[in-house]
Amino acid sequence: MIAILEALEQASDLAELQALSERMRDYFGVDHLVYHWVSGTGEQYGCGTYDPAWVARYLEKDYLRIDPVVQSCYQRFHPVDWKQLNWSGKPVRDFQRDAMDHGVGNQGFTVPVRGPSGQFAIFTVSHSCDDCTWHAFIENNRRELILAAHYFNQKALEFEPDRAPDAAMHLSPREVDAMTFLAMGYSRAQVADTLSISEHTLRVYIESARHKLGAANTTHAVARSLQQGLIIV
Amino acid sequence: MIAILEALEQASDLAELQALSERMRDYFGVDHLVYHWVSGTGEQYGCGTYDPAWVARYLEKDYLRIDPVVQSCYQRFHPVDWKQLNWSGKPVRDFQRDAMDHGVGNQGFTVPVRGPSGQFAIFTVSHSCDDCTWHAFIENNRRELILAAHYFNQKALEFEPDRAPDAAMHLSPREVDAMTFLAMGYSRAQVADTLSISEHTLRVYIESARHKLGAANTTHAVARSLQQGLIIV
DNA sequence: AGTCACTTCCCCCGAAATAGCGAGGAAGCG
DNA sequence: CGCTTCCTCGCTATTTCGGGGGAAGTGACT
Repeated sequence: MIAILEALEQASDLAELQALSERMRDYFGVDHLVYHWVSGTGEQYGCGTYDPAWVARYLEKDYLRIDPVVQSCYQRFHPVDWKQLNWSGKPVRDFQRDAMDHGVGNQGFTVPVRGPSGQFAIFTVSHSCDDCTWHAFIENNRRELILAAHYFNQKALEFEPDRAPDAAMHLSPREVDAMTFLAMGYSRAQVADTLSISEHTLRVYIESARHKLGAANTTHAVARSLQQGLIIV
Repeated sequence: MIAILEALEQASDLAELQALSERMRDYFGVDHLVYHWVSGTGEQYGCGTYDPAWVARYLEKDYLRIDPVVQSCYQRFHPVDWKQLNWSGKPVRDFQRDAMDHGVGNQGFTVPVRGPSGQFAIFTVSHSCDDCTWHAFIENNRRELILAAHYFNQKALEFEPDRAPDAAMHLSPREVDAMTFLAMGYSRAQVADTLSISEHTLRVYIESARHKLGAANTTHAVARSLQQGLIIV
């Protein structure tokens, strides 16, 4: 396992990630192993051993917004065993049947991982077996699966194009103040009052932040500030 | 190490976390080990082996917004060795001197961890030794430190009061659509157009979402939707 | 069979935010 | 000592948003 993690640290392109995902699948002895991530700007990438037809269908149908695994992982920190999830609801059952038909497997374990700037990824192993066997497998491999998720994400972030230049993004202290209070629900007048400056001045900061962030309006600017981790509310 | 991680999984209060942080410090053989987290709503908590006077001073001075370790970790995924950071700038040097005076140590290694709803935590080990010794220590213990950070955060999230009941929060599909497009910078008119509904209808969704989220205005509602992971932009 | 949540549409009007100009002073960096 | 960035304040017009009323159809769950 350590050898695989060290190989992951050395990987230099997506093809290597793909190869390592297959190698890791064999190491764990499961049907599938998938690492899938969404950048802060919405692009999706992934590598793993799912049927390419299933991956295409997943993207095409925008299953990301239905998949209970994703929905659940997006709101929790703990890794999740698929059996714990709520699979009720018509669209969800349709999705589940579709997944089964594409050989995803009846058991699964997914680790959510979060990076800066709203980056979010999931690392999944799935398999076909009975509940008891699966439970034992998870208990024995939980720590290694968490580490694997971490190392996959670490490498994936290096591959994202607009990650390094993004570091240049910077808001001035006053701009941060403005965005922070706006994110807390203050009106412009309230923010200006809180910061003890005129509302006109405040507007300059908001405008300035908007331009820096390439945002269309204040709401957008606040949303981007949050997503990019520029403000700590 | 595994014994400590398993004890972490069983911990039931902050005092146990504190005890385990001391036990883990002894395991690693470092001067200090600290886990510090900021909830999505801005409260700060922590446990670890720093001098309480330093912790108090850190909070009082709002060093969170100056500390280059925090600032850097907030924008990256990789753990960071303090030596890699940029310690220039007057406020930063003042902070650094202040930290030294409180016995923090000249070497440090910090792992950032992110949870849902904008939760953010750092796990730090610090020590006083030469660069070479420290580098070797980090190389040997990197994986265990990452796992430790993960397990600390896993437990910390359980202690947060409004974390579990929050799962009840739910936006309707249309409300999610509205919040999503607003977060993308669309104006009300554009969102209404995109969803092919009248702007009046859209307003009903925004109002509805605002009330559910307890938000003061649209910007606040979008900010909360993002923080709580209710929308995936 | 009734309640409840969701979706869709309409009216009005005052308050708030946005967009386009402008300028001067303080602080930090090379 | 300039240069840049940041902070501060001003004006006006237009657009957007917020809050207050309504009403009606669908589906789900009880």
